[in-house]
Amino acid sequence: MFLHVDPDSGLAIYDQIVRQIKFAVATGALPPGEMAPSVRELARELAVNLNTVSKAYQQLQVEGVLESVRGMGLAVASGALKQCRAERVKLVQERLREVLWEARQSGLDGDEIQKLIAAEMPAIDKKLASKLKGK
Amino acid sequence: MFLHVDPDSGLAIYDQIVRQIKFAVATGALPPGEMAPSVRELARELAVNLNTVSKAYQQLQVEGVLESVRGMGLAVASGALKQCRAERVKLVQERLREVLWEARQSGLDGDEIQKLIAAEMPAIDKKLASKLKGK
DNA sequence: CTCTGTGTCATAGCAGACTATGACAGCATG
DNA sequence: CATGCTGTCATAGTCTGCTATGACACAGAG
Repeated sequence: MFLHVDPDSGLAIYDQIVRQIKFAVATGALPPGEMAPSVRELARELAVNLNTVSKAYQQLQVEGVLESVRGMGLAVASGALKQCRAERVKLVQERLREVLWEARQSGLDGDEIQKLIAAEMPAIDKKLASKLKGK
Repeated sequence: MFLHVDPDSGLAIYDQIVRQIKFAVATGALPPGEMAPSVRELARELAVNLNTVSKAYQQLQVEGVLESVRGMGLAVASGALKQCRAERVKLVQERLREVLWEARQSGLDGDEIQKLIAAEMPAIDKKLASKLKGK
C-alpha cells in the first residue's frame, strides 16, 4: 500500500490514517467503488494495532468516505472523490497556517521563510518521485 | 509575556514552551543575562501546571539556554543567543519539511502549495502585527 | 456445511502528558 | 532573624492514545 505512519509525529496514528486515506481517495489512488485495505491487512502492514486502524475506518465511515459492504469490507463511497478533493485543501491549509505562524513567531521574516521553502522543495520532489517509482 | 500555548496543538505543552523561549531568545526579546519568568509566574500566566513549566525549564537548562542563579531564578545564558538563532532555523525547517511533504502527498503540486502559502501570508503578517501592537 | 475473511465490540493493560499538592533548601530583602 | 521569593523533588491521580486479546455476526469460496 501507499500509506505510512510516524508514531511520534504529534498527530495520532489513527488521524494520520484518516488523512492519508482521504488523500489517496483525492488523488484517485483509491477510486470510488474500490475496496479499502482490510483492517487486519493494514494493521499488519503499518505494524499497528487492529483497533487503531478500526478507529480510523470508523471515522471515515461516519464522514461518508467509506461505506460498509456486509461481510465484504469497506468500499470507497461514490461521493467521496469530490468530498476528499475539497477537504484536502482545508486539511493542508490548516497545518500550513500553524507552521507559517510558528515560523514568523520565531523571528524569521517572510523572505527567509520563502527561502527555506524553496530550499526544501527539491528534496520533497525527489522523495515523491522515488515513492512513485517504488510502486 | 509573549508566550502562548495551545493545549491541543499536537505538540506537548512543555515542548511549546521550550520552543517559544528559544524563539524569544533568538529574537532578542529575552537577552542574555536577563531573568526568565519564574516557573510560578509563567504557570499562572499560561494557565498551566507548575510542573509543566518546570519540565520545560529543566530541558532548557540541560541544553544550556538557561542558567540557574542560586536563589534568584533562571537567567538566559551568555552563549544562548547565537545558539538559539542557529537552532530556530532547524526547528522551523523540520516542521516545514513535514507539512510540505504531507501537502505533496495529498496530491497538490508545487504551484498549488505555493499559492496556498501566498494566500496565508497576509493573514499571518496581520496577526503578527496585532500581536506586536498589543505589547 | 465448513472454512476463511470481513467489520465490530468489549475488556484490560500500558505509557506519556498533564494536573494537583505538598514539601524542601537556598538566597534576598526588610 | 523572619518573610517571601526562587528552583527542585516526590507523590498520586486523570486522561488520551495505543496495544493486546478474545469474541461475535455476516458473507463468499470450496
